Amino acid sequence: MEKTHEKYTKMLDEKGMKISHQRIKILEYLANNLCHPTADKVLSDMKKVLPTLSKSTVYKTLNALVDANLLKELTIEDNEIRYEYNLVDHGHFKCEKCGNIYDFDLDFSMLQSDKLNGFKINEKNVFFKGVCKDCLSADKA
Amino acid sequence: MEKTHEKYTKMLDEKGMKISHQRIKILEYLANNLCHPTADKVLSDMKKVLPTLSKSTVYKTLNALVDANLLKELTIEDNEIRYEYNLVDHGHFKCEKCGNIYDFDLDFSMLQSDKLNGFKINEKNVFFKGVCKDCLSADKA
DNA sequence: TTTAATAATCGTTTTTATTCCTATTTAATA
DNA sequence: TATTAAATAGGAATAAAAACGATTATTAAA
Repeated sequence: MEKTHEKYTKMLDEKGMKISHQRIKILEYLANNLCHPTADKVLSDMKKVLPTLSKSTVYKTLNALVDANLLKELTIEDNEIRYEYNLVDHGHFKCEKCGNIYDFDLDFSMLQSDKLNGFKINEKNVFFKGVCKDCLSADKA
Repeated sequence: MEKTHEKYTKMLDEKGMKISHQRIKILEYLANNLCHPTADKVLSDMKKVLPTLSKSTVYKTLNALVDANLLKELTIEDNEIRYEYNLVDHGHFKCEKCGNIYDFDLDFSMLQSDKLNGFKINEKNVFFKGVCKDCLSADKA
């Protein structure tokens, strides 16, 4: 196993997951592509590197990595699940024109409500929709 | 047109939408069922009242009502779009055990980030996942 | 009120994302 | 290295949503 893979091998190992070439490569892909790809994009991009990679492996692996807390699932829009490498908490903005998703910082500790007293909160999600700066200035021109 | 329908007729009319029996009934249903139903639940519940109602009409109508800003779409979880009558902004909590969705109050004006300066924000969404009070206490018992 | 134009509805078909199935391959371990 | 347990590949099955086209209902004008 090459040097650059040690990190991902270790991450998988620490979660008690079996090490496989596919899992390492998919995790590496997500770490290097912070563009919130869908399963379909992961598959088509990775086919260039692993031509025999199958649809079912991509779905199973992404789900397994989410369960292991190594990836996060984004459900911003109807029927398109997107994945991202699990970094620090942040919000997401989706541009309704270009479709790009932008990350933004946010203090998640502010997000609370008395109505949820006694509830166990495992996950907080914030996403906005609108039009991004670039599309707005493109409109004016 | 009966009295109770005047309100929904007016709402549709103000948005420039054509008035139809199905649209009035679907809008009324959402106003009276603040349980965040899926399109499928809307269809099966409404078949009792409108037996000939079709799947395609439900989908088209719900989308049209969302576009007209009379309903809001919730995409909390992968492949299940839910709809709610468009009330004041609030957050959503989904219990991972019982599947119930709870509304909670939140000051949405606090949600901002310098990274979004110059962006046009049309919609803010906040949703949490976890375990609700009832399921937690059921566990202990 | 009748008519013409337009839009909505119904029922079906198609699309598309995801899951399921099973033979084969791979990784962990003794 | 042999064993066994799990992961992968490839394709079939599933299900939600969208697209299609014929029919019907709604609107606005004669």
